[in-house]
Amino acid sequence: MAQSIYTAEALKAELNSKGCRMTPQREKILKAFQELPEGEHLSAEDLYHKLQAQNENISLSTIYRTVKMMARMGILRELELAEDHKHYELNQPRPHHHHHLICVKTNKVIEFKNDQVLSISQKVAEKYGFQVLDCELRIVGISPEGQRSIF
Amino acid sequence: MAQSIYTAEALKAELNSKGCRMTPQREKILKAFQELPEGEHLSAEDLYHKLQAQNENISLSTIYRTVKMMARMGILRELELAEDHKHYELNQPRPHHHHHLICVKTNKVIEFKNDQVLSISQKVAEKYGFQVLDCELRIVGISPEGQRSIF
DNA sequence: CTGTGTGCAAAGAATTTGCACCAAA
DNA sequence: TTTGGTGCAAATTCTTTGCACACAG
Repeated sequence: MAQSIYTAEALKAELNSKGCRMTPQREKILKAFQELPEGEHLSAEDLYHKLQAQNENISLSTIYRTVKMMARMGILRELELAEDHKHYELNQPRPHHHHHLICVKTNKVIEFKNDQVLSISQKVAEKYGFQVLDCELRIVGISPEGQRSIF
Repeated sequence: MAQSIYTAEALKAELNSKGCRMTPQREKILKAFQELPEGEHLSAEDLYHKLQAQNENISLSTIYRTVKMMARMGILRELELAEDHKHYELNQPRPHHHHHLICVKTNKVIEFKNDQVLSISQKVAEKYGFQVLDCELRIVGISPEGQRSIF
């Protein structure tokens, strides 16, 4: 099952099985996400700077290529929050998925968890023969602060 | 309640109450979405071409400005499907919200409905004092076809 | 009239791509 | 040695913005 591959060795094996290669860059990117506290997520740019701060010079192009690849492998989950760029985080095994409550006016984002959502997703995916990599309930609305503003 | 404003008159009233104005462009954009079959959605570009085809020349800028505004008013829902641009559709009253099952490999999108998701959303939003405009369960995974492809 | 909305063209931001060189397997 | 990966810079794509003119209230 793809979503529990977290060691560098396992990543290498997974890559090789697809005719792809392990590289220092890929290993460091994986490590960066593993070191991230639960609930945090990075944009490509964030990751780039985080690595720079650790004296790891990996180009932005490689980062974009790698995170997209890892998302397709089910290692990372790709989040679309209110901003206009994607964020990534490790795709946790089933019980840790979390969801988002987003304000259209203030762009405020609240995270929450919910087990029912997970089982619903599982059931729906099964019906269509899909293998679930990720599920996310996005509730879009207006926060208390937003309700006060005219526009 | 914002989400049931569908007539041009109601839109006008809603706009005026906020110091905004009704325009032919806004009316035509609303109409375009109303004519859309249930379950279909348009990108800004799609909408632009659809209007062109009806000999309605509305600029892309106006379209972008208008759909974003209508989404913030709760008239349209903004969808982030697998592609890298947003799609819009009329925001149906509660029981019609639908959700998406998306394949990361083939970009195939399947729509489905689920009442439980709706009540979960309502409950969560209430807890944080949010007014719900829209909710969407996004299940990301690999379709049967995708499972066959190497990458 | 007053100020909001529109169209145009230009600017921006995020992401992707072509290509020469580098390095896993 | 072969083929996939990386870095760089340029190109794309989607979206936003400044400004002059048009028009709704």
